[in-house]
Amino acid sequence: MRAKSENIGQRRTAAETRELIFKAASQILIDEGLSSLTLAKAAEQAGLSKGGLLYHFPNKVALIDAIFEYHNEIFERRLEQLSAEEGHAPGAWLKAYARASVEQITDADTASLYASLFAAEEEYASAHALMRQKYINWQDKVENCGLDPNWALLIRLTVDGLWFSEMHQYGPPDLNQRKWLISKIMELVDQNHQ
Amino acid sequence: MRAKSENIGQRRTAAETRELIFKAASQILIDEGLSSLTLAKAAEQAGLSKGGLLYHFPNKVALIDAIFEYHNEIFERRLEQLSAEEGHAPGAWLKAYARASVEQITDADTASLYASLFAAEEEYASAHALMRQKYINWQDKVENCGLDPNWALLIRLTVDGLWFSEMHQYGPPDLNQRKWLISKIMELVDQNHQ
DNA sequence: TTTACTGTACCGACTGGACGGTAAACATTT
DNA sequence: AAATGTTTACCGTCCAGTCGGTACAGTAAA
Repeated sequence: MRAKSENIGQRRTAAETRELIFKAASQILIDEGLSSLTLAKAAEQAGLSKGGLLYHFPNKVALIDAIFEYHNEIFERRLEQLSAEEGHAPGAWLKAYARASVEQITDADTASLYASLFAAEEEYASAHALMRQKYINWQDKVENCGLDPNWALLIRLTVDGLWFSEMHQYGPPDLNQRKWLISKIMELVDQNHQ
Repeated sequence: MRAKSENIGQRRTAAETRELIFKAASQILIDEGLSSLTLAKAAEQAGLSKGGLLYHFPNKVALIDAIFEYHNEIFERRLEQLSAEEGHAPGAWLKAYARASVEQITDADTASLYASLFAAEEEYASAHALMRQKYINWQDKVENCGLDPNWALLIRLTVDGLWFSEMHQYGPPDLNQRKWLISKIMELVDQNHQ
């Protein structure tokens, strides 16, 4: 007889606090960038002390790694959802990848967050290793989603290029161009079944 | 009567020393990454004192900005050279952009250097502004190189995606895949004249 | 005389992290 | 059900080290 909803003003569970910390740290990355993400500031933003934060994450690398895993899970959940909606036609997975990518990166806060996360990979080797493995897995799905593998790769790289361009605001497409790109990408998927 | 080759053991010009510093700083970025690029270390690697380095660059931001300009110039010079070789056929500029990009990023040291530079943009706003402007200029050339502008943009994003994938080693293509991609990119340029 | 440095001493701000302590929640025994 | 110990979650303080940047006196070639 101790439902979570009854825990008002009570102690939080570790999982709840960790999520608070993820959100706090992410907000700092969005607002101020990687170099402002210190243990003290993350703790303050999450509403606890630095010692309290270090109870949940033994050091900064562990915190960074966990943030990467947290946001990766969010992306992969959305990817699975969109993938399920696309069904099992050839290229369905690649279409879902394109939709999930565009959806995420055209949100300004998410773009800003990811720009910081990508920058963090340069300093945090373990986070970089995680992301490399993710891309290798995605590329494996790309090659085996029912399209000509070369074409599938080309389309994936186009999506990644769009992501890259939106994330850093490197001469990104305007709205009409983006619409054209997305529909052309879908068309290319349909035209290149294996 | 004072050829550069006679300046052995003599004083360097400011331009020569600045180039020494660029090369030293770049080597640190390649070998150890952004967080290891301190003023003291850059000076040491360049074979001068910290005071000497600060004589040429008043602060770290100025140094970082200059490093960006230095490498940008190298890339743009190569781009112009390849562009001249391609001639004036429709899509020539985009072909040169593709060739220059692939050529650079498939060199491991250059890829490592650029990964650090891209990470640095997150912390150094002025460097980021410079790069954004470069991409805007390139996109302008892409849109006006004699191809259908939408297709030209798509092809540019594919090239950028390939760059991104090679730079971070995110499931990059193998040699055969890369060959196919490059020839397909060239083919797409030829097929989409305006 | 100007340019291009060397070398050293220093400061002020900041950072990751170690550490000792504490109170609430939970488990176990009585 | 009361008493007792144990674990979990967290606080507050302190510290050793690093980094960018300043200041300044001196030097040697052009």
